[in-house]
Amino acid sequence: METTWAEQLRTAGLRVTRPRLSVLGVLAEHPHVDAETIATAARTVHPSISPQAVYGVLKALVGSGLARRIEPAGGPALYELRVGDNHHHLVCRGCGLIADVDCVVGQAPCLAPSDAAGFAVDEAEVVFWGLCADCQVSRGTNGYGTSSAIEEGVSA
Amino acid sequence: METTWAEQLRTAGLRVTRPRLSVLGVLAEHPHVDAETIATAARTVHPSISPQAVYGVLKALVGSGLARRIEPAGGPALYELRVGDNHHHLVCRGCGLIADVDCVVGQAPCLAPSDAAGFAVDEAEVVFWGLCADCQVSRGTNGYGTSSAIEEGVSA
DNA sequence: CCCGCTTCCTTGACCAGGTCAAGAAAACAG
DNA sequence: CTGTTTTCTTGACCTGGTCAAGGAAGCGGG
Repeated sequence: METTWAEQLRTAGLRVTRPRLSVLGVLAEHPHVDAETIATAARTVHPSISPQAVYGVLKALVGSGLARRIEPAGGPALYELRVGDNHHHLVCRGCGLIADVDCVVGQAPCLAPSDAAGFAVDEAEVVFWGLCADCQVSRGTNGYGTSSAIEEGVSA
Repeated sequence: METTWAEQLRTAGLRVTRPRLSVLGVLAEHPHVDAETIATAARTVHPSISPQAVYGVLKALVGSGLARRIEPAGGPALYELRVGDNHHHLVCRGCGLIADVDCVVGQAPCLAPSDAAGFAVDEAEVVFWGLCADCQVSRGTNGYGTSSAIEEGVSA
């Protein structure tokens, strides 16, 4: 896994830099994180990295297809390395936990609207809202969005 | 149509005020608008309305179920009066135009994830991304998100 | 191994969308 | 009409994020 990040960057036409490797490392460990959490985590490996560098790196990664950006309503944007498989997300209303869900159909758009109203649809973005197992148990005790709660992703 | 807004507000336990009626009027004319556009449009009817009043009114309307808030990635939140039918949205990547799409299944959640990972899912939010008819023709000439382009909704 | 060009990171200003709090004004019950 | 409660106005403030200028680092050629 670690053998290829540098190569992937180069293949994408990007230079291999410490900030980029740090961010990729964080993303590999934490499936769905926001920019600020990435910055904090990356700083354990590369203390001098600036928040703006993280934004820049993420933009470069998303732009070159190495990462994907998702923006759940009511929260900051999250980033993930899993790209190209058109998967969807489960979001917990209680704690903000995000889990991946495989798409039933493998290709985008995985769904077709009943009436496209003249649109040429290229992607169907699906977000399932609900409560994760933990929040179903401890209902009401959990605040929203302490980013530490978002760190663990449940792979579908 | 206009006969019932006051009643709907009262039924919801809200007082009937000029700002609220103005905002409802704007929402009835423009199916999917952001808060700022609502404020501007409402000002033609109620010139002294403040932006914060609009936020307050919208929050009250959403909280009482009279309006729905949608937050397409990369743009401000939009509001609509069509509630309770679990419909979805088509968003144009070119001009930001939004159109409603009826849900194939009438009830929420209209979709079930293939593997819910322990989540209790109560809603499936679907956003179809693509290009509207106009933007398919004039590709590349259109900027993104001049809010005047968002005013007209295409009912599915 | 070093040089130079290009890309990238750092620093800092700035912006949009939105929330919070205090006091004034308006709605409604009596 | 009056009092109480809700709501609106005004203004400060916050988060998440972008933009721009200059210095530093990557990397290809010698």
